[in-house]
Amino acid sequence: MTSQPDMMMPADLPAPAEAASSEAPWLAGLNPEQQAAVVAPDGPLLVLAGAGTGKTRVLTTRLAHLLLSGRARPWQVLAVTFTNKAAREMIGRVSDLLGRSVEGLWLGTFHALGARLLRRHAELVGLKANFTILDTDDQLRLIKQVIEAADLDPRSWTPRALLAIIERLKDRGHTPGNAPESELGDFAFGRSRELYAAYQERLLTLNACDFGDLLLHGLTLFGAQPDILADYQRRFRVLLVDEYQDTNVAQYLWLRLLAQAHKNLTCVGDDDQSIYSWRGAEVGNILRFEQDFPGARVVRLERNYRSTGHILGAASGLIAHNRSRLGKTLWTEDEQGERVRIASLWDDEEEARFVGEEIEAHQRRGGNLNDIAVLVRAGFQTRAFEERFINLGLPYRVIGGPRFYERAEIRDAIAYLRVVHQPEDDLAFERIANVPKRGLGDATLQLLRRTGRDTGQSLVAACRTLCATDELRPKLRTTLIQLLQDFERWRELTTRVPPREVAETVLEESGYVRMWQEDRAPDAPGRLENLKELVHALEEFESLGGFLEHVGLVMDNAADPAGDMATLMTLHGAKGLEFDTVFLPGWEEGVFPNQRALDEGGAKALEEERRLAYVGMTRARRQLTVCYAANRRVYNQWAASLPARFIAELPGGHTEFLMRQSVPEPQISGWFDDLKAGGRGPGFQRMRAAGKAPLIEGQARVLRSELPRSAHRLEVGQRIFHEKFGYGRVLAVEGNKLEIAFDKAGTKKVIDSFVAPA
DNA sequence: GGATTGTGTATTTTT
DNA sequence: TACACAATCC
Repeated sequence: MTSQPDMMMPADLPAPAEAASSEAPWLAGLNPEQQAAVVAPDGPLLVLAGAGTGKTRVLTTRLAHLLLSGRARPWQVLAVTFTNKAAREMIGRVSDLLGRSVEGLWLGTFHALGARLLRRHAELVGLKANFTILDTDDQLRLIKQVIEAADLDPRSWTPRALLAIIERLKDRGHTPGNAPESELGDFAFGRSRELYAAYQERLLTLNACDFGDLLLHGLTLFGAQPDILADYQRRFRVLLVDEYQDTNVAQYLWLRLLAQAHKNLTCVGDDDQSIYSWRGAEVGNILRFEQDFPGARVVRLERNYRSTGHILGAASGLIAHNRSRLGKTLWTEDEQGERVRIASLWDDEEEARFVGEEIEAHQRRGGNLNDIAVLVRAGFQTRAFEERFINLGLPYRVIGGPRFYERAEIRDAIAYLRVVHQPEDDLAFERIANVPKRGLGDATLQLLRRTGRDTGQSLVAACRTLCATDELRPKLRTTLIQLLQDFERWRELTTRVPPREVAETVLEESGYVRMWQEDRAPDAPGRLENLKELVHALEEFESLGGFLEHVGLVMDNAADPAGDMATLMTLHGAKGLEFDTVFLPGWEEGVFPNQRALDEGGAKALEEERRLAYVGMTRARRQLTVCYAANRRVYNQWAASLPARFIAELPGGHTEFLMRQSVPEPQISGWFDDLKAGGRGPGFQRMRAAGKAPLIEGQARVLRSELPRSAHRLEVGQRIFHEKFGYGRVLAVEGNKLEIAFDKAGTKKVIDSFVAPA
């Protein structure tokens, strides 16, 4: 590996007019620390920015500043964001600051940038420039093939487990060749390395990459081609990284290589908001920055512009329980505001009812639903809220629900396009070979696979080989030849017409659209709608390749639905966002902190859960409500639950308890005694001193197990209306559950109280 | 090739 | 418990 001499920046740049805001109006309104970060001279810079301290603003302003002051040209900049959304916003903000659109920047997520780089040099790692980016589903299918090919039973050695091992290795920058023994695990009697290698080989044959490869191949490339690395090192005079606390080892190595020449790297992050260790993120990267980049400047942003004093105080008090942190003292000049409310509820239904009521009250006061968020630990928790909100007719949006690109019909359509674009994509080919049915059954596919493996060809090529022989039955042969010709024709089409038209033609001529048109299933019309939406989405793209790249990388949902709606999402999804009013339900041991996380990660995981709680709390500007339920259904069994230990850690001076009188809470009495070393936690002591500790006696009651029956009697065949899914027809009635074929939303099972006769 | 039955697992978070 | 998947039978 080449090592560049340690040197300072050449002095050929004009000394920028630092800090004089009359000459640099974009500095106006920034506090001294923010300004210091924006105008800091070349060299490694770490901006430790607490929640709500204007981190993104500083980063974008620094970028604009560097461009405006002539210290860098757009194409010399590499800027990394955590999500694609953040990338779009950053481009927008920089353009605003510059007063014109910026072009030529390398700006995006690690993966998007990795892909961009890899496309340029694909041949050097054994790929072609049009390689496919696989999603988890494809990966699992491929890994399953690998496991089976190794004569292992995928039931005892699950693809999911092997995928986890491989992803872990890739996150740490390990290829099959250099993965340390200690990190391989004992999968399949120590055959991880061999299986990993086989998987990588299969990927190359398929001309495909998984997410981890986008960076790993880059690292391999840089290692093997010092001249190419040197080119990029010279080119990228400025590197900017957002959310540095969530980078993994591979990303860190990638960055460090690229920053080697100019050592002009700005990283922004907050160790207290590191919440992605399960994806390989290493808090260590940010904690070690000053050792990794000697002479680094460190700027701390500690003035919070977002939250009230009580919210900030409560959040700071909580995070102070973590041991491994750099430590920051956030402060605000904002008013103290309302105390953080802690509400105890009977069960998850009452929790949802409570939040619903609070939101309605907010609405009655003239408040905006867009200012409200309900942030949950895990996706399944949204259900209770959705049901309640539908019942109340309360508009809401769920961020991060099932994704458009994961629907079966969309994946099928995309598989067609993938084969058109990249004939070696066997996974895509297998997906659609017999969809719609064209008599290519299991047996034929087996034959194709065997032929492909024996001759080292892709499935499409194997088809061609087989068609040239007379091994096949005439009918089958005709079918295959027809299919091959179709793909040839469609491929040729891509050179002449825009991608949208290609997609339309492919979907028509392949019979895929007809298949759904003829399908009598009630959700078929909805699927056809989705296909139309897909075709529509293609209009934005100039090439099929561009579209497929987008599909592979941009896993986020279609644009958030517009209008005034409350937001429902996971805590992870809420990173970087803020809302006036925030509800944090489900603060119960096992749910949050999540039991599985604790089982797997122990004390470290507990700290991460606490950081997650901190992230959630600091999303709130004016009002924050934490809730916990005394009872929760686990696998449909009622179980008493304990309030999260985090509740005991909130400083009593910033909180208040809302106890609902209507609800006896037997399990509550003495609950903190079971926690936190017998109730000796400081938070508990303070609460008790303040008379806030909940001490309610009561007796267990028989729990409700059924929803109230609907007032309407509904019968099979009846037309109904559902507040979320619209009009539909009843297919079946089972107790209080209905199966309904919705005109738009497909077939769903819903509770009868949510529907009304149309 | 499709329907039916049985079995095992699931609820963490996402680029 | 409920769903997804695989094996089995028609």
